Amino acid sequence: MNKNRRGQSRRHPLRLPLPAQNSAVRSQINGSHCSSPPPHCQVASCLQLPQFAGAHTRVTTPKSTNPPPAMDAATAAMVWFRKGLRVHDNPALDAARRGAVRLYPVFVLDPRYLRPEPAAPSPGSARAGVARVRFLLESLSDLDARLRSLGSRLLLLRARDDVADTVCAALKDWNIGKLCFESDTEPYALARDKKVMDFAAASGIDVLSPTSHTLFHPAEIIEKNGGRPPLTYQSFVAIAGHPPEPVMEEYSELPPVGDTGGYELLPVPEVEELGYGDISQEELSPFRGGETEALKRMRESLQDKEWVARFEKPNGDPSAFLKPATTVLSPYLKFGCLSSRYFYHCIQEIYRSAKKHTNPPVSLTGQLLWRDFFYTVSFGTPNFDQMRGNKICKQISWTENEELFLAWRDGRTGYPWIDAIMIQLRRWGWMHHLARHSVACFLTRGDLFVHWEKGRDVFERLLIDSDWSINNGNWLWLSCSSFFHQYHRIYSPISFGKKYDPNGNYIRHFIPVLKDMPKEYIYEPWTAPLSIQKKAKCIVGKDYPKPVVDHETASKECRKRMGEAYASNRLDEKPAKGKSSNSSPRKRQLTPNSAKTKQLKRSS
DNA sequence: CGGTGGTTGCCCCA
DNA sequence: TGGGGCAACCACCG
Repeated sequence: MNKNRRGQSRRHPLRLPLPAQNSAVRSQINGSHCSSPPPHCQVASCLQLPQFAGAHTRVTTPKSTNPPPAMDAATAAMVWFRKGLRVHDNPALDAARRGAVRLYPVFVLDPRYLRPEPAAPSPGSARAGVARVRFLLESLSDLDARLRSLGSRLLLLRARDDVADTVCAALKDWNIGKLCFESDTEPYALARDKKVMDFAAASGIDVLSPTSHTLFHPAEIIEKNGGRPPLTYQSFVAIAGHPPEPVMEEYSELPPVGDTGGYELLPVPEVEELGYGDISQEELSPFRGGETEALKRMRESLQDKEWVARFEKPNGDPSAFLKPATTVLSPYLKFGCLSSRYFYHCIQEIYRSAKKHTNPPVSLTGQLLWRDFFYTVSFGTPNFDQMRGNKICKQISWTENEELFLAWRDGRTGYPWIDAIMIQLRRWGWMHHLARHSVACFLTRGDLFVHWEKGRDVFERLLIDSDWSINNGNWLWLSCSSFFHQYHRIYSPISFGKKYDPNGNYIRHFIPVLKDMPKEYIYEPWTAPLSIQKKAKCIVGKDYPKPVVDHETASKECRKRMGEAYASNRLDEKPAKGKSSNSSPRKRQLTPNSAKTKQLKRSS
């Protein structure tokens, strides 16, 4: 498999056509590289907001006034890959190779991310299921092949403990003068990158950290919105405007890799070598990682222009699994195998030639804007990934019930539609968006009333497209903790799937024990007469679990609890008028006692 | 303060 | 397949 991919890559160097009318813009961008990077490539200090001070340390450009590094250092550059595992539209790679006599393309394997966790509920590390680990390794292997076709290669290092330490050591040992890496706004990444940037600053190494994972830099949007992240999609879209053009330079070659001294350079391991035990499951994720696969998949998705122009996300079929109803490009966007800006502009190109097309929020471009929306809100919201201390999150007394949670996690709730989705998650690391909605609603406000953070953790580990901002954002959404508040709209674990897949083919595929259950009962097998259960070789309570809750009564109870929680949150936010009592944080904010207050929303 | 809109609910009816 | 009722939330806007 790898050999094939590598071979193909060498024979057919990547060609990525940009729309003709973009050529003027493209040459502008290219020209601008001679002096300084294009505007969106800079993490400009003017974009930094007070609350994010420290998020980015000083970033120097090639015009830096730092003491000149040694002659060889000035010409040695490192491009540090983390996400952004691609060659196309990669401003960090582009910046690193310019003027470099030697180029060190580095990826650091993180033992804390990859180390096998035997106690985990499914094969993989504590933080990533085996499906996503494999996707990552495939992406690295493909990236290596792409770089080799350009006369370079990927330098795969293994961190002993801390990734930042490993990068810093290599910077020093290889006498690097310029370091380039894609900006990453997740909290974990910000802390890691700060460490490296501090080291670089102290060592006189130029650092360039362009924005290219998302369409926009979250800080840019937040600044445009007066210092606060826009909390509705519509306001986000209105503020965002048009994303920058992708940087689509075509390389014939990259600068050669320099001497790596005594460093052990690893080949990209196969997932079987990482010690996750027996992973020869009956079925694994059908989605292969890598830029080559990403571009192929994108082209195939965009081939049907009519489909692109008419795409409406809410109308997709969550039970379609042989041919998913969406593009399944999310894992490629997550790892940066596909550039969101390139994808966006390819869609726009199709829109231009179409008579009519759908629009955000439901359109394909709308989906990319949702991605940026959640990146922006998560960047501007402290404690975004938890309920406590999160100002945009409703405070709800979720019940602690480990038994119910485990039944949900392991796909044995007794609701075949829910269980099939959770099994698809575990095996494939991917399921349709609306399927995610079904199970997220079921776990939280719909049936089990378990904390959304518990479900978030399961998704985060198992999804091949798991993405900190988007995953947390959607769990806030589905649990009616933020963004979305119509908690009486509950997905039925029976009728929702049935309307798309009345025969239950999706269930039969992922839960083989139910494959002979007549379609009249497959969504509620506990209602099947015992004779039917026997005939289908599936006795409910023995071969397949009884439902853990009764949806009718459970959802009613959930509605009631949500109503109470919302009322309680209203009280916290707007204390009774007469009371001069102490101050919720919100109330203090609204007290007109400082100039800052003017920037805040006023409720009067 | 009141009106309106919000990517993706369910059920029933025509 | 599309509309209304159900019961009714919040954020935003004027």
